[in-house]
Amino acid sequence: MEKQEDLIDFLENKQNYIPHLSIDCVVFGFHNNELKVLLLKIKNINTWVLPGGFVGMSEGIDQAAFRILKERTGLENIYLEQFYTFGQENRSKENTLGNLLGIDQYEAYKKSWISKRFVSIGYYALVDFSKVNPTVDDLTEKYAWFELKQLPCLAFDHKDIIEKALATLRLNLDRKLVGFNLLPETFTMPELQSLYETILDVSLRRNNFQRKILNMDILERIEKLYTGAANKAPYLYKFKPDSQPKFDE
Amino acid sequence: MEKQEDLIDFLENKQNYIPHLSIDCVVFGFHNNELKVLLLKIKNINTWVLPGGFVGMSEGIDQAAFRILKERTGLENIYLEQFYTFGQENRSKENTLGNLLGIDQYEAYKKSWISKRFVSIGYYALVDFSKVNPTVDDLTEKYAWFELKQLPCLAFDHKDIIEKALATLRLNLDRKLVGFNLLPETFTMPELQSLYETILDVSLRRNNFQRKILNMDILERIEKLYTGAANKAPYLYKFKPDSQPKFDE
DNA sequence: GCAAAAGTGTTTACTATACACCCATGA
DNA sequence: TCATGGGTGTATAGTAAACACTTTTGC
Repeated sequence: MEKQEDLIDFLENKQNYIPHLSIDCVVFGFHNNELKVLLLKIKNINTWVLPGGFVGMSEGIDQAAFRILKERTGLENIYLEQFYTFGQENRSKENTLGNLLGIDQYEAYKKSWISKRFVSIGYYALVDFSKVNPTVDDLTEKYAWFELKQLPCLAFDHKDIIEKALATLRLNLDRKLVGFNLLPETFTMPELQSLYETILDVSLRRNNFQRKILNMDILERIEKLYTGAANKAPYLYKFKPDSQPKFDE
Repeated sequence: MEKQEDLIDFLENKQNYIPHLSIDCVVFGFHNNELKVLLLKIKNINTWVLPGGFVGMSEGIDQAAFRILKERTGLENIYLEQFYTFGQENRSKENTLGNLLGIDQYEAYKKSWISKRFVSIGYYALVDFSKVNPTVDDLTEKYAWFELKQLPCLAFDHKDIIEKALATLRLNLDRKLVGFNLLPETFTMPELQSLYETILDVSLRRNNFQRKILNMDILERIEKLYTGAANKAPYLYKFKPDSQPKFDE
């Protein structure tokens, strides 16, 4: 949304979105041994939201999620998975968008589809932190990464959504090997271990972790990575090109 | 829906449901060592559907799912869990309700909210087979239990929904101990084992299975069950009153 | 040579599986 | 007393955790 007319078109649902249905994306990134989530700040007020959007009338929900993520964060070709749908009756009653924007007394808003109750489909995305460069739009002012234990003031039930996304991520970490999507193409074993330790919030043994991962037979060892530190240089690894993990469902 | 006027009200969305959004329930039951799913037959045509419905404008989706299940099958107080939301653009294009009912050429239908594209939230229910006594409504003619490997002709993408529900059930069988919801209040160990074997489609060892389950420390052994068969009578078990399984999420 | 961090090997404990046996029941 | 199916105990294999040690790197 670039201009004011676009906002009016949006309020009148000219683009023809499915009413009462939204999509929210929990974008996880890993940086400085911390698991972070990408949030957007609403203009003028101290409230943050998940990057979200709506489903076009002739658009599949998965496609909508990909489009929304691209529009609102510039991200493309990333790991994205639906994890839960949030539909409590009062989930957006307290903090409607109009309330947050201070426009809920205007007739145009009150009549608009956007002021109504919404059911939201949750997706979580795993991205290589170093490749992210989000953009902002008319409603939002800036973006930022937040550590999961230090979330800011969030709108609607977005805190619940983040927590459910994290629970799903934990469950899928081993089962679907999704964790690798949070790392660059090549990475060291200590990096991977730190990722696991952060997500699962446990500490693991170096040797046992390495054996476990290598026994999966999905990694290829490349050259060493010389960091300049006064210690042994760790090996770099990358995914074996032919080894797409096989899911039994 | 009892009368014709109700059908018209329904087509005009007088009850004010959220448009484009539906709920489908996959009801699992266990009988004769077979895992079965409850389906409803549409009047006059050889097509079956999952018990489903819509979400009231001021109703949470979980409440809606419970209400729908009660309305369409008479079932109450049962285990019900959301597992996935289905929103492919063409999921109900081929076999719209109007098409199936042969009313899609009527203006009243074409203008109706019901003829449009729908996103459907999937729930699965686990019921004690012996306690089920579904009722039918205006649109449906009868109900029946189907073995999962012998499903009839299904409308929309309901076959996909059933398969995804089964995959979720398998994942949750051990993790959330949901399987017990498919059995009566008291049951024998061979019965429970048969349930596991059927759902997971594997064969397990009697002794090891018994040890595994009893080690969970969630069952209480009651008296023996004399069946009249020429063999040792199995013990009956029931859930320990205080032992609600603890989920780590 | 030393500290720091990575890598490797070995032992131990635990758990899941396989095997063998015993018990109750009704014909 | 025999066949049938249920219950229990024990050995074995396989895996995960713990412990100990070696290697590499820059100062």
